Amino acid sequence: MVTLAEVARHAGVSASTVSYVLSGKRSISATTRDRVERSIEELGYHPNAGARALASSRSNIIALMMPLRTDMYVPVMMEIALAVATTARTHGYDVLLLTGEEGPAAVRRVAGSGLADAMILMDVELLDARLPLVREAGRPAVLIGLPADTTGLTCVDLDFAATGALCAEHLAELGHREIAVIGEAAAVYERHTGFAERTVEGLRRRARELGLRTLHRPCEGGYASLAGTLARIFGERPGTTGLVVQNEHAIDPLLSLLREQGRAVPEDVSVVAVCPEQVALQASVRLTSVAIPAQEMGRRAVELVMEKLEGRGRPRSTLLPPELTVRASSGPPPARG
Amino acid sequence: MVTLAEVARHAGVSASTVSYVLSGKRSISATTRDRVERSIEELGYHPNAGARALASSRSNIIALMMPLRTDMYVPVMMEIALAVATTARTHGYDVLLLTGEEGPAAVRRVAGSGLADAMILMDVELLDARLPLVREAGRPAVLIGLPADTTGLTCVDLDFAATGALCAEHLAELGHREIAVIGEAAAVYERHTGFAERTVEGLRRRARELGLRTLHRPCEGGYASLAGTLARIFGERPGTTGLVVQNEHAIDPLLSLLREQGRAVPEDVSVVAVCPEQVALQASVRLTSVAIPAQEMGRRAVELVMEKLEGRGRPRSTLLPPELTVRASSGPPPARG
DNA sequence: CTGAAAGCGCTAACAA
DNA sequence: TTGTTAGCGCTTTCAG
Repeated sequence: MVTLAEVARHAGVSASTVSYVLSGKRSISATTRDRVERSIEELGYHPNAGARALASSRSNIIALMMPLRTDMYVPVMMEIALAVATTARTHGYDVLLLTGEEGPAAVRRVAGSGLADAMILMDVELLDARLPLVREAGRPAVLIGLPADTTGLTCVDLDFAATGALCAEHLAELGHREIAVIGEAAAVYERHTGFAERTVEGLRRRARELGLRTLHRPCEGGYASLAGTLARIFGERPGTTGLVVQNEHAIDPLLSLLREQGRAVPEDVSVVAVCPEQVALQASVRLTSVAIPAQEMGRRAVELVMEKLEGRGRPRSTLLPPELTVRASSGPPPARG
Repeated sequence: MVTLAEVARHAGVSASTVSYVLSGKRSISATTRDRVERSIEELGYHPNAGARALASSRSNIIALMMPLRTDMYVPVMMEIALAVATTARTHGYDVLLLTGEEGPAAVRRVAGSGLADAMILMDVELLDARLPLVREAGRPAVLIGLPADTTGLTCVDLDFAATGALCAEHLAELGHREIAVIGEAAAVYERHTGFAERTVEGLRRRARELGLRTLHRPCEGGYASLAGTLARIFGERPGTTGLVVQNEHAIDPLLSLLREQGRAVPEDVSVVAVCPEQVALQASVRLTSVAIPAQEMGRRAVELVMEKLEGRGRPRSTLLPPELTVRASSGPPPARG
């Protein structure tokens, strides 16, 4: 294994010079730099990560804690994770993948050992068991999701309350008066994951202001479950003309079932989805939707982590503004009677 | 920050004793061990990862290289990754997440710096650009997927040739004579990802033996694309009564379109899918399918890595045997005429 | 602009 | 069963 000392000898300079060439932390004459770089190249030198971490007390690693949930939509999680990983690389950091398996203790282990310089937590719940540990970990952390108490924390999330409101507004403007929300699985609400509840609250509040009647039904996703949900919705509120879906597993079944029931979209029922763009575009009807900006969230989280690692940046929450794109699934309600 | 030396002082023993209590690499009297463990507890000691890595030249980290492809089915990738992470933890290892972004050079960087002790590569292509680097990296590696030349390499994969054969057999036994394969996106074949081609080859070979006619059509997934694919299949081979789908994005559209076209499943057309169990179960018809054992693949990969890290275990490929589960989507073909 | 040298915290011989 | 100690390879003062 090639060491820095060997590079130094080969280039006829001191170890510190090689180190500084690598880090750029002090000015080096062009000739020296050239010589060192050539030696590095020739010898195929790679700085040892462990030695670096020990000497500098920085590992250049960010821990990413993912949940192990089965009820979250996987592609979004994945897109966030990949965005985190690639963005981190552009800042010279690698990403350590932690699953929820280990529980909150993982926070302590990774922070305490200095394995990671900072951490990003995904799928944060309103009262997340990891938060106390994060606060006392003494390492920069960024949450993806919004807990109940954000004091001292930095969070990134889509503004789901505004998202719900936006959906209500869009349907109201089109002239709808009765709308229903097909939500996430019941477990998601019970766990108080925040985003799902915020969407519904935002939608309800705005709907009230606009004089819309609303109904909210959680849904497991899949055909069987959705058939039941749909039946109950139209059973309780036959006048429903607008549906807001926040559940990726419900979208395909929803469109299929509506078609089978002879309800045309958007002539008889308008559908607005809260989902990733790709899902909205690949459905059998191009869906009017509010996009979930997964990549943006991952990217932002890393950038906030970097700010903290560099000493700039204090706790603050970033709520990304929702954007609604009108496509083929929404339109005016059918004429009354 | 609490160091091993402080623990030693606090417990009234030497540093090496603390180290050995931690590693269990030599016998310690019960009393000493107790004292040390109590000190560790009281002081809240966590061994420093960098120092450990430097002194032992082992980071206890496994690198996991994921692709950035958009045409692979994400939940499978994710399931593998999570299985890798949790299994690694049970062996005391953490997982570093590398995306394809950095290209093959990531292999060199991670191996050369000693950041990871071993690596697992996902989505390996027949002629994968990372393989030369893996071979010369001098670190244990396990591939998920099967390249063209496996000499000196350890691979894990579902036996896709046998999978294809199994699908052909099932349909043949039911009495079908003309079957079609709805495959992955064309790009997947062009890239020579192996698994997709192997399935079709295995299916074709067995079909020939059984006297079945076959047709294979790649498909992008989504409604529009699938409608075209389906039209071409039934246009060229009106007698087709069995469909094998190896494309998760095609499943929902396929079932919807068949229904709309008045082709009943399985009365008019049998459908056999190659997909994760969950997908087979959540479709509008419970699908006869060969499962993609994502978790098992992740778990196996880690176990093979561990064997190598412990010195046991030479290069060898593990092909997991496919299992076909008969559900509601396959049955005898309609009576002729 | 460059060098010398003191650690960083831990592991693993080597001794006892 | 336990202690002593020499590094592991790099960063970063402190000197020059």
